[in-house]
Amino acid sequence: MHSPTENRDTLTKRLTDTGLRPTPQREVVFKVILEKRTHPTADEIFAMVKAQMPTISLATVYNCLETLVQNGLVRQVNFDRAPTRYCPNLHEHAHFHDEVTGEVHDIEVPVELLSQLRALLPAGYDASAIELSFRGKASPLPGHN
Amino acid sequence: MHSPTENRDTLTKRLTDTGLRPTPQREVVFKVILEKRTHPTADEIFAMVKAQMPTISLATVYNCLETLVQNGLVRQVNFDRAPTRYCPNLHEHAHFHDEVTGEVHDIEVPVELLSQLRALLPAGYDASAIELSFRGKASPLPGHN
DNA sequence: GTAGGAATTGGAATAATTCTAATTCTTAAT
DNA sequence: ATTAAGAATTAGAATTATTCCAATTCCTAC
Ligand SMILES: [Mn+2]
Ligand SMILES: [Mn+2]
Ligand SMILES: [Zn+2]
Ligand SMILES: [Zn+2]
Repeated sequence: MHSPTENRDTLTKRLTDTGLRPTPQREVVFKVILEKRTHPTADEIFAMVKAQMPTISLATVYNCLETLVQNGLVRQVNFDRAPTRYCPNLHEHAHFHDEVTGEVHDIEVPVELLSQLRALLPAGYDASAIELSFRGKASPLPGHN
Repeated sequence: MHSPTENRDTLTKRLTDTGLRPTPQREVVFKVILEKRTHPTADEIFAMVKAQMPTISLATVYNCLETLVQNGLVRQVNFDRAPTRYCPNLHEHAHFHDEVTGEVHDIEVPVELLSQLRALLPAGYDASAIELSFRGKASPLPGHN
């Protein structure tokens, strides 16, 4: 388990290690994404962050998100025509978008399968990113709740 | 090969077979998507359609597209934060988005592989759609142009 | 301590899409 | 043929997510 302090230090360290200035705004945005692992949208993040830092602006949230994404600390996840969501899981993984609840779940993808996907591409095609997403409903299993 | 007339009749038939009124607007929108297999956006479609039918409105293009998509005559394709594109290829397939040229290419996916993808989902997860897309660059092969 | 660049801020601007309410078309019955 | 009723089209306004802008504030290296 990480203490809150330890956690915050780790977080600060991840920013500085990446060559980013650990501004309070970046830290709180990053923290919120790491804590709520629910793939929040920019303005969900804005709302949560504002509770801790009432002076922060939405523009700054967008700026921080862009920085975090560009530096590989956070992943950006897009669904059909919906607002962009942000994910702290850096493993290559897929997403399941529950069309009933709106929830987004991470789906692990074996590297083995990823290379099979890459192999679909004709010669000369070089993919820098693969995006795999499922949409549907996740029924609770009978006997589980 | 299909003559233009034959083509137009087929197209009309596909609309009526689906239970849709074959309005001139729907026909021309559909025709444009079938001809230009380049995954055009709504306003690229609007521009092309307008040449043949100068009075059509953008709202109608959007309405037609929605109808065609809902009735399974055309597929909708979304990339990162870019405008929605439309694809007449009804086979389940993936897309390669060339980040240099902006072009979009269809990638065929064996059903076998699709079921492996489905198998990634935990029990109780039922996917009504799977989206797979690649982003990267497609270098022309040496010796080919 | 200061200068210079980096980051933040509020508000305006943009871009894609959807909504609204009025008009025009089609269709199917009379 | 006429007509009523519903369907589709239209122009323009509205919405939403995101980006841009210019001014201010903040840090950091000297
Ligand atoms: Mn939101
Ligand atoms: Mn466009
Ligand atoms: Zn995720
Ligand atoms: Zn396609």
